[in-house]
Amino acid sequence: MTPRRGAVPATAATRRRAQPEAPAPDGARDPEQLRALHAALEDWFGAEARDLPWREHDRTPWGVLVSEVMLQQTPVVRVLPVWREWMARWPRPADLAAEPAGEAVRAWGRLGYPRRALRLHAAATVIAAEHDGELPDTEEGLLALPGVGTYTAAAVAAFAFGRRATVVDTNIRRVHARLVGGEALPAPSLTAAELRRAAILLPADRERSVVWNAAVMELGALVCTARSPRCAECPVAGACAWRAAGEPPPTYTPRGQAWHGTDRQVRGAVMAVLRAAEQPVTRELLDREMVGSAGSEPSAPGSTHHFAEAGGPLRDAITRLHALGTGPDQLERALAGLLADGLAVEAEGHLRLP
DNA sequence: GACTCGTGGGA
DNA sequence: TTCCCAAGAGT
Repeated sequence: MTPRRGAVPATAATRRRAQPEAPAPDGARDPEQLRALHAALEDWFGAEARDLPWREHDRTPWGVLVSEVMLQQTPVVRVLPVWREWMARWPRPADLAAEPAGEAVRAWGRLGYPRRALRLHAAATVIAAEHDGELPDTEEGLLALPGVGTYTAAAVAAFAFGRRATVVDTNIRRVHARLVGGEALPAPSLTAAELRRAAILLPADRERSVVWNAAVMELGALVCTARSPRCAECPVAGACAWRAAGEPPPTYTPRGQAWHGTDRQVRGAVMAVLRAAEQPVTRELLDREMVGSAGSEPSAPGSTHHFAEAGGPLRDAITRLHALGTGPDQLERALAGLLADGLAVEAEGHLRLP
């Protein structure tokens, strides 16, 4: 292994190098250099970390799990109010498990990917029934819970139970890709090489590993962002392989997810109606009001049928679904998908949350 | 591996 | 306005 330059002052000799020596892409570095990275991010995190409620001293493992699931593909600012409502209403897993799954879906609000709410309810049920109401405190145990994958299991093990776990999320992947890999962005999907690299970079000390995981994630969220990173504010910019390489552009262009006209958009609109509805919604109303009538006015909820008492939110949700101009086949597919996923149940011609 | 699955805010 | 993308998981 070639000795690598640490955080030495820029002497004439080091300055004379044509190219700064790139760190090994697998993350292998001089132990001293690694310690310097750990210390730098530890200090930065201590000074700049956001005050998030699931990081408070009075946090519970359950609260950490709920936050991690809510944060899957959803920004912090949108999660905050919903997380607070959940914790106030369901402070323990058994509290949530005691209610119908539909209540979790309704309280999920507009966070998106409502299956997460369903799985959180399922996880709470398992925790209450099989774990005496306490979260498993190992990655393996957590991984067995519905909706908990490799990332969430590692994150809860680390942040709720103080375990040394290799946490790899989209932020950490990006920071590692730049800082160590010298690339603008990580690969489209998580690779085994990234996991090995993350394991190598993780501090051996348990307590420091927990801070490191949180710090790298926080750096990715606040400084080393996907678009226009704030390198001037970065505590480890001097050690960044991507900067040393002249900030080469991404080698691929991410494929955006289609949205307009997709089944997904229809599912979302139907779910918004079911969340807003106080009573089960007739399937007949969906068929009549929401299919193939773009450009026409939806029947005013309240004029001729059982939405006589429809309030603003329900009216808005119906209007939005109507505006999609969904065809019969697409509505059928969307409903079938929701029923198959358990996000909706149908009985006696009515649709409602589970 | 490739797909699917919501939502809203900022660039 | 359009596009990008945010603490992924399950099939």
